[in-house]
Amino acid sequence: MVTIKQVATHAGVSFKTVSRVVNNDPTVKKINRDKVVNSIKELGYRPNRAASITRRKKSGIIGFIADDLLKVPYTFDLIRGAQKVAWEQNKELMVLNVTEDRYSAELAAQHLMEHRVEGIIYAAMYHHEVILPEILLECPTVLANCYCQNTQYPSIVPDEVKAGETVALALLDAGYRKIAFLNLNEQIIAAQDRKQGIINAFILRGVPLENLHIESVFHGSPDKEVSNSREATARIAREFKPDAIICGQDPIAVEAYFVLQSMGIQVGRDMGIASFDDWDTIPALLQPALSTMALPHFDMGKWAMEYLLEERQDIVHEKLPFTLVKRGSY
Amino acid sequence: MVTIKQVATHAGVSFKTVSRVVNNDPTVKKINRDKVVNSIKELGYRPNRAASITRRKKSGIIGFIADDLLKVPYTFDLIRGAQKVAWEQNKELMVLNVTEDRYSAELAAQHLMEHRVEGIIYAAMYHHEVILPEILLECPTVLANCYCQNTQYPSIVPDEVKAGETVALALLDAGYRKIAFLNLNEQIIAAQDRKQGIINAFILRGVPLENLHIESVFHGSPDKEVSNSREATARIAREFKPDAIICGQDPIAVEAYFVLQSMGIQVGRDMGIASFDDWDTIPALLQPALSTMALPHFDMGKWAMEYLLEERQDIVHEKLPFTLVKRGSY
DNA sequence: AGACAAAAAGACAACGTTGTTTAAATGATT
DNA sequence: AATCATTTAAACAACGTTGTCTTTTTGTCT
Repeated sequence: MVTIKQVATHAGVSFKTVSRVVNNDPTVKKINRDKVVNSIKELGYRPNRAASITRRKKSGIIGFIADDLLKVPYTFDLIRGAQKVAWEQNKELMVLNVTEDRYSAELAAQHLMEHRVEGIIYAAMYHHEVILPEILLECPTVLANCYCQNTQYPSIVPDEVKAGETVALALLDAGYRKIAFLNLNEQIIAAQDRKQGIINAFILRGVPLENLHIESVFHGSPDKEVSNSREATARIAREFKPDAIICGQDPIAVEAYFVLQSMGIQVGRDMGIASFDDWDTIPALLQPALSTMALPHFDMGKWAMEYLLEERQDIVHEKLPFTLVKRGSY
Repeated sequence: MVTIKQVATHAGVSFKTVSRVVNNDPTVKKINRDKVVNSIKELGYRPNRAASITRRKKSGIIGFIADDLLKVPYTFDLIRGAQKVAWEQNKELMVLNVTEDRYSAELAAQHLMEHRVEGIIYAAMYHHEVILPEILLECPTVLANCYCQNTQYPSIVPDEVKAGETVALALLDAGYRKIAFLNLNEQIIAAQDRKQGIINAFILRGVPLENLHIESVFHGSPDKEVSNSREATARIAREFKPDAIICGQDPIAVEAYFVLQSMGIQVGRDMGIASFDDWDTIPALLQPALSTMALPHFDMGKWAMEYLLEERQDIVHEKLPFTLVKRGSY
């Protein structure tokens, strides 16, 4: 690899002058700058980041630990958001993917710190509590899409309560009056909070809570094909007879569509449907397309990176709003 | 940050001895090793990778350029596969996400080369041709899930022909005799090759090609909600009357399920369905669960990384087989 | 105990940069 | 033309490691 000194020799200047050109130091005369620029091009010189970091004692790298992020598609926007901000400020992102066990997160953090990252974003696949290796306290760390018992970490999570409220208000204000909510497992914080938000909406609009039916369903994953969301949808449609259903997750909505179709109930006309997530291609796959509350992943990624780059010291626990994506299903 | 010399002072040895301990040099007496290990722990010393890389002139980092990878969920297995192999060999992965325009890929490559990566994996979201910045030729580069007119790059792609053959043979051998193939846009290499594979299967089994109906459908994306796959499915079911349908992509299968259900045709009993991709949660979402040809993303990631780490010089263009995931839909 | 080989640890330079100090070139002012 | 201030470039040290060479320590054999 060609070094700064070789460029200097080639250009007939001192190697320090080359360094100045590379770093856009204005105190280089045009004639010398041109010589250097030419030599750089001719020799194909590329600065050595490792050497630069060594000397500067600043890496310009932000670490991103992705806690098994990869399984759920849209979560990836977390990385996209963080990368955008980093890029704009000439910082680099070092993404490490770890599985859920704690050991691996610690190893990842170690790696990152050996690279002298200037901060770490720890992002989770879904909004939940995490247990973090203590090593992370040694470096500015932000939690994204998760929270920790140890409240010393600033965190950014989706505003689940408000999301529940928003979607329920939207339905109520669209004239729906009897709503069923096929919630996720209520051990999940998202499920608890969204439920609360939906209840809030009913209270806000003065609609009696008898008009709201909430039920947790369990739902098929790629591994186990069991799910009771179809059964629940059918039973609720038959017995509770809602005029709208809110699904805790877009995949649940897919199953609801199947069940309702089989019962001769047409989504959008006979039954409003709304959901949470804006999961990849799913909403557009359905007819009518699914109205859903889009998770603010991109914004959370941005927020986390901005927090780090501003070198904030305050420990805050922020929430970001979902976006209601209105399509044809209600 | 604490340095190797501070550890040395603390432990009462020369800094070179600390370096030896850190690098597991066996020529350090146990008593000194213990002293050093203790001091490292006590002071919280962490080796400085940048300095190490500077001196060693070896980064141990492999670059991964993800060509807009993030939009399709399961593609992420490419990174997972690559990371697994890298991890096992004590290498690190530096992942950069780029959008499709060429400029950005060049910038990404530049960044990586400033970090003196030992190789680059350029991976695409879906199997297609890419145009690469020339700078990539300066560094060992492997293409994954894509290919390039410039055949100087080794590449690893899915074996589309064989996948078509496999799924068609599976259906034929399961007794299906009249098959429709809802193909993707035939400008896509995957569509062309899979079609060929399916035809091969019919020839292999001596089933007349009149029993095979192939048609390209266009298909809804999250942006535009148009799709003709529903119309095509209905028409074909009515007119061609196949006993099985192969879908070019799992999302198409979802739409086929809807249409067939509305026609009173039960998947798995009245009509076999198979598909390509094994797209995230989709297959398990359907009832019966969708049998599909899983793309070898993980294996491609592994292959690409292994190719780089073996420092192979031969330029090969390999194909990896899909995996038939048999569920209940045929 | 003395000689010698082997093991262990130290001294010092080097990696490719950037920060700091010093020197040279340039230009303005008298 | 001499003086001085300012701009520009060079010299040199430093960053935190590892490679190489040298010295010291240890252990074995006579």
